[in-house]
Amino acid sequence: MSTRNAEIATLFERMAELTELLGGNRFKVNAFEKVARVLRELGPEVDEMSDAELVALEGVGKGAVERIRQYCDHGRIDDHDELAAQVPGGVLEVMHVPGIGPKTARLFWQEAGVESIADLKAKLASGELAELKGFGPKKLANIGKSLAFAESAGDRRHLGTAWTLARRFLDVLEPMPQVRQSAYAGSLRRGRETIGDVDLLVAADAAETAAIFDAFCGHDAVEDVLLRGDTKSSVRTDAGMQVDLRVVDPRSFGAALLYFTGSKEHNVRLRERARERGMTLNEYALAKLQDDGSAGAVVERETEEAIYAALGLAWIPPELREDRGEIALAAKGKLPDLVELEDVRCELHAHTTASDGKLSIRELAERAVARGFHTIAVTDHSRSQVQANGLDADRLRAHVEAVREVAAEMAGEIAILTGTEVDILADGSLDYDDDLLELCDVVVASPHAALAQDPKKATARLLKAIAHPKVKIIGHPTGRLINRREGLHPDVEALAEAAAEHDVALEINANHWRLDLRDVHVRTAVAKGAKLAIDCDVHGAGDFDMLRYGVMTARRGGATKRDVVNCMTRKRLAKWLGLSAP
DNA sequence: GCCGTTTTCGGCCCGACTGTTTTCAGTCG
Repeated sequence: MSTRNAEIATLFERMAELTELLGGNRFKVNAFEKVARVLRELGPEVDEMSDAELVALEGVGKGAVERIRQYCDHGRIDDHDELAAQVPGGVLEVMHVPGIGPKTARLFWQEAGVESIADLKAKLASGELAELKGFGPKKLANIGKSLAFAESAGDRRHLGTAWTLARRFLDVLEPMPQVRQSAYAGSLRRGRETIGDVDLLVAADAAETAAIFDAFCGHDAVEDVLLRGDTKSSVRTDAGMQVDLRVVDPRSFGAALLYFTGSKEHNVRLRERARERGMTLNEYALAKLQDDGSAGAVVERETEEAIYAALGLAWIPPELREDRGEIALAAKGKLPDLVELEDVRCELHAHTTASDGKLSIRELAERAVARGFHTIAVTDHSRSQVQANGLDADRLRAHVEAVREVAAEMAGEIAILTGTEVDILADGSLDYDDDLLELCDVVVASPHAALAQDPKKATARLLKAIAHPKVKIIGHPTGRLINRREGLHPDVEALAEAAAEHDVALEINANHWRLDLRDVHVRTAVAKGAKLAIDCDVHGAGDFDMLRYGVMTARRGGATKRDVVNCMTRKRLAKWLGLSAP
C-alpha cells in the first residue's frame, strides 16, 4: 500500500462513517467504503494514473476521481472537511465501540452531549445515559463491558493468533459425536493478515445443538459469553478475541460456509449474481426466487462447489474472495491455480545459534527433514545486526565451514546450503564485501534498519540490492511489523520489475508479525512476473509452522507454484541459485 | 455515490439476536 493512496482511503472511510452517523444515504455510505477499499488495494499511486484509468476501476466514479484529484492538488477534500465540521472528533470513536452503531452514537452525542470516549465513560458511570429512551440497564452494561474489552484487547489480532485460537476450539468441538462437520470461516479462512473475530461453523442436527453450545461456551478459553441463541453464540476469550459459533443443518453446510467465509463484498456480488439468474442466496441455500420475492425450491446448498457451479462459476478459493475481480475470472474459468502448502519443498531463510536462532545447524536441518523438505539454507545475520549477534567476517567464514561439515554428514537426507541474511544498509549497499558473499550458496538481502526512510530512498535502496549479482532473495522487503511498525513504502511495481529482470525473488516472510510482502504486493509481483520466496525466517523449531500464513498471503496475491522458488525441485532450485548439480 | 444483456434513472443482499419493545429498531456479520 502506498502512503498517498492510504491517506485518501482513510478520508473516504471517514466520509462514509460521517455520512452514516449523520443519517445520510446508506448507498452513498457503501459507495465511499468501496472507493476506500479499492484505493487500499491499488498497486500504483493515484497520481501516476490518468482520470480514465481511475474511473475504469470498479466502484470509482467521476465524483470519487474529483475528490482524489482535489486531495492530490490541495491535500484535502472539501466534502470530507464539511462533514467533519459537523461532528466532534470523538464521536466516531464512540461509534467504534462494539454495540454502538451510528444511531446510538448520534443519540448519545445529540441528546446527552457524549463527544468522546471519556464522556461516554463518565456518563455511563453517572447514570445519565439511563435516562435516554430505549436504554435499559442491560444495554448500558453491555456497552460498559465492550469499552473495557476494547481497551484491553486493542486492535485486530494477527492471523497466527486467530488460527491458534480457532484450533483450540475446533480441537474440542470436532471430536463431539453431535458434530458432523466443522470449519473455521470468516477472514481467518480467507487468510487476511489481521482478524477481528474468529468465525466457527459446525454442522449438526437441530436437536443436538444444546450440547455443542454448552461445550463452546464452557471452553477453557472463554472469559465471557456475549450471546447465546438457538443457532449462534458469541464469546470473548483469553486471547483478547471474540469467537462466534454458528451451528447449521448438515444439508446447508456449504451454503453456510460460503456465507460465513465472506468477504461481505464477495457475498454481495454472489447474491446479485443469483438475482440476475432468478435465484436468491442466503446462508441456508441457493434457491429459486418466487414471484412474491421469497425463496422457493432449493437449487443447491450442500457444498460450496455446487453453489458456485449453479451460479456459472468455478469454485473460488477463500483467499481470493475479496471482490477484486475474482468472480469475473471464475466465470471465464481463468482463476489462477494457487500455490498450496504441500507445494513448498524447502526453506531458504533460517537462523541458527550462530546469530539469534535457537537451533544448531544440525537441529535446524533435522526439523527441515521432518517437514519433508529437500533443501534448507542457513542464513544467519550479518555484522551490522549487533543486537542479533550478527556474524563478522571471521565468524561468517568459520560458520560457512561448519555448515559445510553438517551438509556433508547429512547429504543423504537433505541439501544444506550455506548462506547469509545480509543487511541492506540505508544506501542500498550490502553489509558484507563481495568476497564474503561468494562463500554463500544463497544470499538473502534484507532491510533491518533505517525503516522510516522516505519512499524514493527506500526504492533506490532496494533496487540497488536487487541489482547486486550475488543477491537471490530480498528478505521482508518493507520491514513492516503488523500493528507495530509501518516499515518502508517502496515503489513495489518498480521492485517487481527489477526483480523479474535480475531473476531475484521477493520474499513473502511467513512470520505472522511480518507477512512481508503483503497480499497486494504479491499481486503486483505476480503481475510483473517476479519470482517469490515463501520463507519462515526460522529462529526456533515452531517457526516452520508459520509457513501456512505465508502460503495464505501468497494465495491472496494470486501466486501459483510456478511463481514460488520454494516449490522448485532440488535440482531446479540448485540451477536457479547457480550451484553445481547436487 | 455508482452502475447498466432493462444505460442516464431507479435500483442497490440477507438474516440472527438482543433489549425494550406492545410490533420492532439497532447492531452485527
